Amino acid sequence: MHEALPAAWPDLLASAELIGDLAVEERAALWTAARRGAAPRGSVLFAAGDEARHLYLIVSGRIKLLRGNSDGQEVIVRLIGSGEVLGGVAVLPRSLYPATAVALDDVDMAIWSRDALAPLLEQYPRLTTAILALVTRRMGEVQSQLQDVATERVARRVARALLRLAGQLGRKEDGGILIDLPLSRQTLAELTGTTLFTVSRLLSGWEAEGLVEVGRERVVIRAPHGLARIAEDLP
Amino acid sequence: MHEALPAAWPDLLASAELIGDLAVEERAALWTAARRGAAPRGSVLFAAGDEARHLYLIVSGRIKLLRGNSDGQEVIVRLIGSGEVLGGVAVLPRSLYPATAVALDDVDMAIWSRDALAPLLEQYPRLTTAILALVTRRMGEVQSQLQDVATERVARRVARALLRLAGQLGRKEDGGILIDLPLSRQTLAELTGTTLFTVSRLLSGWEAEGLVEVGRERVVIRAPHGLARIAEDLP
DNA sequence: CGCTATTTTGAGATGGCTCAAGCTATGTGG
DNA sequence: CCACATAGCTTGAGCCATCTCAAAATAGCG
Repeated sequence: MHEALPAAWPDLLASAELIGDLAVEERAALWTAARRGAAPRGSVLFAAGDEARHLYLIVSGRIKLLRGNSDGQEVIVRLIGSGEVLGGVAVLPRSLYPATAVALDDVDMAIWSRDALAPLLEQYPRLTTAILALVTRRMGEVQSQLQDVATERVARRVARALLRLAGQLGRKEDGGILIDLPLSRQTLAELTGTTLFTVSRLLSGWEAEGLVEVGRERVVIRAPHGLARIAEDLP
Repeated sequence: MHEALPAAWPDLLASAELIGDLAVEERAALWTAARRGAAPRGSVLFAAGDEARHLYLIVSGRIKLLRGNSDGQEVIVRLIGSGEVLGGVAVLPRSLYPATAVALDDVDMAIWSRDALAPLLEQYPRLTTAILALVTRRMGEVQSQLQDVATERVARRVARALLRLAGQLGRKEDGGILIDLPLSRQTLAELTGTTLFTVSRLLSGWEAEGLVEVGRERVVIRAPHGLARIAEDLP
């Protein structure tokens, strides 16, 4: 059942989240236990409430982690790019995924089943600590988002989201930072707790001011400083 | 420097969060490493951004965990009652508290310094797993709150908060469930991302309908089912 | 009994939502 | 290669849930 990892991956991922901090031996053990996986654009890796059986490390492609409420509205908890880990809960026995993961792109990834992981966690306790560090960092991020949605107005939330995304998934382009991901108005709205209409209006305004350049599922930040002025309490 | 724990505590806390799942030996080791602490109403246990040096287990009293933004607005991330653990980040070296902890009551607690904890974590790897489970559960809760604030209207958020608090800190009273904590309109507002005025109006309305009974820093739920009707999509 | 913190209530303003209509890329099948 | 279908986006108009600010009532505390 184990499909070997491409030989190139270990190099690519030596700097990845979670793995980067481990000792050589621990890394090697991880690579041995991993299998390779792929998911086409739009596919669901797992749904909220599913039993958490797998831990994922994204090699290429983007994923959105979201929660939907009873009447169909969705909130994106996090966007995940290459080098990031997904499904940390899976190291705990009998745990459930708290959110749904959907591929925004075609995705390549390394996958560990809980069964493959369990003996490693026994043998290398630092693995558990590394995952705890991961979950803890994310906790801070989610708290931060909660704070934003609860206390800031929409313009500021959207500006912050764009800057955050630029840092996480941004790519330098001629005269700006491209947010390298199919980012629709709807997605941005779900990320910031507003509607696609409001996002559209904001972006149009900012484009007129020369802060950003927008297109279909595409945002380029032209003046990060100007956006930061909206995002924070600056003059 | 170690102030012994009162002899009665180990019994009290055998069922506490985190400790309840451990083996007898592990618990004993924990008790030995703990010291006792107290904090008066209103005091700050730690502030957001402080280096995380201590792990707390609340024995009696309540605590609010909050984050404040630049212009003084605050969001309560979680309310914590007896038997609950606070400051799980402290098991990670060089970590910072992501939120501020303030005592709402006079508080009694068991405290572990990181230094005291470190050797235990080495010796009993299951401790780390237990803390990971803790942080993971909380992650789900915070995500849930984020989802609420981002997608639901205020009435529903407040109703849900009341029901959640009733479950977590509720005490049966004659003809209702008292939320056993000094719960001002302001606190409820910070918990749900709204203003004290809106909370006041909602509670007045619900009192008129016989759903709750309110007083100064006090809420008693008279008709949980009625509140649940507001909190969920029911007839 | 007076001081202070909490709460209530009113009146008015408004940010953001809803809904409707039209527009524009993008891709597709004839 | 064109024309049509589709998904994404923009814009306008109106509304309303919630916030803001002001003032007064209430409750606990020293």
